[in-house]
Amino acid sequence: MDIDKILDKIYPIRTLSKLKLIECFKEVRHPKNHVIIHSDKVEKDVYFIKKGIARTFSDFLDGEVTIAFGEEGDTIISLKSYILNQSGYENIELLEDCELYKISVAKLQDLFSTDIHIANWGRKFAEQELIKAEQRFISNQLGTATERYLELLKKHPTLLQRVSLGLIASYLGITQVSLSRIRANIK
Amino acid sequence: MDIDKILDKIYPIRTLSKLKLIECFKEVRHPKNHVIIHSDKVEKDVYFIKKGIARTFSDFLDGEVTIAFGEEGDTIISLKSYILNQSGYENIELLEDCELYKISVAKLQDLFSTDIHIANWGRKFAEQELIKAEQRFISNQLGTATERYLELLKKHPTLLQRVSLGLIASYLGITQVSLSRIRANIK
DNA sequence: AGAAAAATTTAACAAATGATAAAAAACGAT
DNA sequence: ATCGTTTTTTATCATTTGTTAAATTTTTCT
Repeated sequence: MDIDKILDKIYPIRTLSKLKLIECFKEVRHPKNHVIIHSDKVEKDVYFIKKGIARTFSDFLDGEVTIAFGEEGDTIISLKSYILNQSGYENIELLEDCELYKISVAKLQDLFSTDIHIANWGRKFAEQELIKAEQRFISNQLGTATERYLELLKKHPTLLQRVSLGLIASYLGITQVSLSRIRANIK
Repeated sequence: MDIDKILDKIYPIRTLSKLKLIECFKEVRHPKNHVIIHSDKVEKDVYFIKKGIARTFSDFLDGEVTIAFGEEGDTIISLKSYILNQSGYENIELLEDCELYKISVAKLQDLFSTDIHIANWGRKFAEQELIKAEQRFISNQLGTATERYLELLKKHPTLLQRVSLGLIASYLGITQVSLSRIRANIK
């Protein structure tokens, strides 16, 4: 998905401002398994996925929590770096070879403070992410793990072909073994 | 908490724009148990809590999911109405008699499109909510219900005095009876 | 193709949570 | 203050999920 379409999907910007914004992106590639965002660093850049898939996760004493999966058009971003200029709680790793669009947080903030159309695009960007985050919370609060698994499959039908079972389990808040058992019971 | 402080806590706005924004708020009161946001309606207004406490929840076939509690300074908002102009999934009820600041979504959007400082305030508002939503997701994914309960208490020490056990349980994703049992085991 | 590594399944038992019901305690309206 | 309502606790049993370990399947690398 090219950058023009990605930006428009979030919120259409008038042409002049959009060109100003697009011109600040740089295309980069990274291989599968590359960890592109680190929880212990203040990350200087934000990425949009042109091609590939990524996983956001937090590390804890007793393992990992997968927070989200990102596919084409989605963002690779350390929220705490982007919003608070602090090191965060998220790591992000690429689950496939990826083509990404990259822009610096500083450049974005500069544009936000000088161009009202870009500022409103940035507002819409945060708002869309907010809706997604709230829906993730509700879904994972609801029903049994079986129901949550089925709903995830319905919402992201291709995910299972692209992502290992253990990662999906950690997204659902259960163990990999439990998810395997659940799948056995569905068939 | 008065509106000036509430706005500044989200993001300091330059004085002239802040006055423009504050002037659009109206103070209203509603009694305990009033349902101020309905999931089946496109809500026209957004509220900030001057005094009191509120609960955001979704209704489902097999009961309710509490999404968040809001205290002084927090927002009472239908995200889907605010962001997408659609009816949503959230209901919000007041758990105490409340004093609120109210502004229309339309007026806010008008200000966003004409005043870059207010647009950036709106961006920061969404961003702060996004951080909170992500942290809620992570917390509720992590550890046992006991740990999540203790963490909630640590983060919102007064909540237990203000909110019934059943509501806290539905926030933690467990039943009220389970939470009662958990509390018995802690002591 | 074949060996090594990684991912998934299966199984058995333990621990946590759900469901239901009844008792006790706290709260509210008159 | 007291009666009626709501909330919380306690108890029992069923279900779900966790833990561990081993077997099986799939993937990766040469």
